[in-house]
Amino acid sequence: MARKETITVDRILETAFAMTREEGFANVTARKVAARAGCSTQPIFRTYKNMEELWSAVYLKAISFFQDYYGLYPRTGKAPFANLGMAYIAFAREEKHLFELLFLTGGTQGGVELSEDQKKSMYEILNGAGGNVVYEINLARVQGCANPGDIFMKMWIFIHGAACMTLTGDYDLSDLETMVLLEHAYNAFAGRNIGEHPYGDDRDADQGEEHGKTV
Amino acid sequence: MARKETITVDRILETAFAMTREEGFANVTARKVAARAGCSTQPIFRTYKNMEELWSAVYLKAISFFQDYYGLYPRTGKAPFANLGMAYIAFAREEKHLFELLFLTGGTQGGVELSEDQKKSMYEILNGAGGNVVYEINLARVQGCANPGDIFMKMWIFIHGAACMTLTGDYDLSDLETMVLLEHAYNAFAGRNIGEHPYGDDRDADQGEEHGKTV
DNA sequence: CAAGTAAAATAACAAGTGTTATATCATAGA
DNA sequence: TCTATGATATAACACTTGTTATTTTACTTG
Repeated sequence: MARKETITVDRILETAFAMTREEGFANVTARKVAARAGCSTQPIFRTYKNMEELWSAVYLKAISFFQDYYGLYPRTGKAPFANLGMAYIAFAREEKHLFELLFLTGGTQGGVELSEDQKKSMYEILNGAGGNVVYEINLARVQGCANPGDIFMKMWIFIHGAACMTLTGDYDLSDLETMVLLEHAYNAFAGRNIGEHPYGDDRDADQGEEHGKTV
Repeated sequence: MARKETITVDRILETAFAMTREEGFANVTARKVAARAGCSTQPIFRTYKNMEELWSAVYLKAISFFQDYYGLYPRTGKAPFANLGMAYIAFAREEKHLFELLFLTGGTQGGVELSEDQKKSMYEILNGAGGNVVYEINLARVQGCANPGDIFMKMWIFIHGAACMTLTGDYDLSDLETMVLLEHAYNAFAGRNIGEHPYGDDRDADQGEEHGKTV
């Protein structure tokens, strides 16, 4: 009765998502998506009412992509928050554009802006990935922290900081170093010292430039 | 001999910088700057070869703006890194667009991209603000840390994380709370416990959702 | 095979961008 | 006062964006 559909919703969304991963949200324009999908812009506006709907779909796909990524990330760490941190930081390193979209700009990127109810907070996204945040807090409690929520906040600030710094190239530690760093941080926040930071009068440290002005 | 100059370089740069503060780098377009400066686009291209040069000038102005901001920020904290952190986090809260430009995207924002040698790392920017980073590291050493560089890295990750989270609205503590948080973090990393995180079997904490799936 | 119908392609519109050619204007020097 | 000169304004070019009207194409059904 009519011509057969050749360009599907999936194909368009997959294309737009792949472009987001590789080039960032801002490069997902109607013509660029069409060119990469090998069609005109028309099928896009047949399957999506407008570009905003496509962007929204890409954003939602990015969320579930992260949740899968997080769910499948190997759990090799012993300390609470270590696996959470490892996965989050690895995601920032390997999926810079998706990380930026989800956790840095919160759905606002390069002129493209999602509506308020489309955006999700990092906590919503994380908790959607299997309720791990809650689990981490409980694990911290089980392991004897008086205030696991407080530790979670501190650890989360720390983890988020390291992840953000990977984007600008200011954090570039290996997985192993990151794991050690996360364990140190947890132990420090939990009040457990592991002999790594004895305080006394040791002045043999390497960093040695002289004086500055004010604090 | 000729018509008097009415639209100066300063006026254009000031306008573009004000727009960056208020609306972000991506909104600094030739026509928008001209409209706000009350002239046509022509004076812009007389004083700057092209928009890239203007953007570069805005970026440099943002750097020195931050350095002034940092230099003038009141020093009320006692712990090392507390004042650095307070100023940095306050800057992120009060100058979101400038913070984003300088420390999040590193000169890349909304299609506008600065050349590699124009961009500066956060360490360059910070050290330009009076060599305070070096001073902080030395202060940490004086106060008896075996590895002040290591503590600096950890504190910096922590401070940067809190600042980044202010942009997405995930960090919203008061100045006082932030100060306490920074002091706790420093003491934790330095191996000094202050009785805030005793570990034992205390399970009276407030956060209480149940179980998750995996770590 | 012919007809109808929906999908896809083409082309266009309006708005925005950087940039430049042209025209206007105001002022300093003759 | 007139003129030259450089600073502005105007207008246009070429390009990109989202979106839509129109045309072409291919396939299903009678």
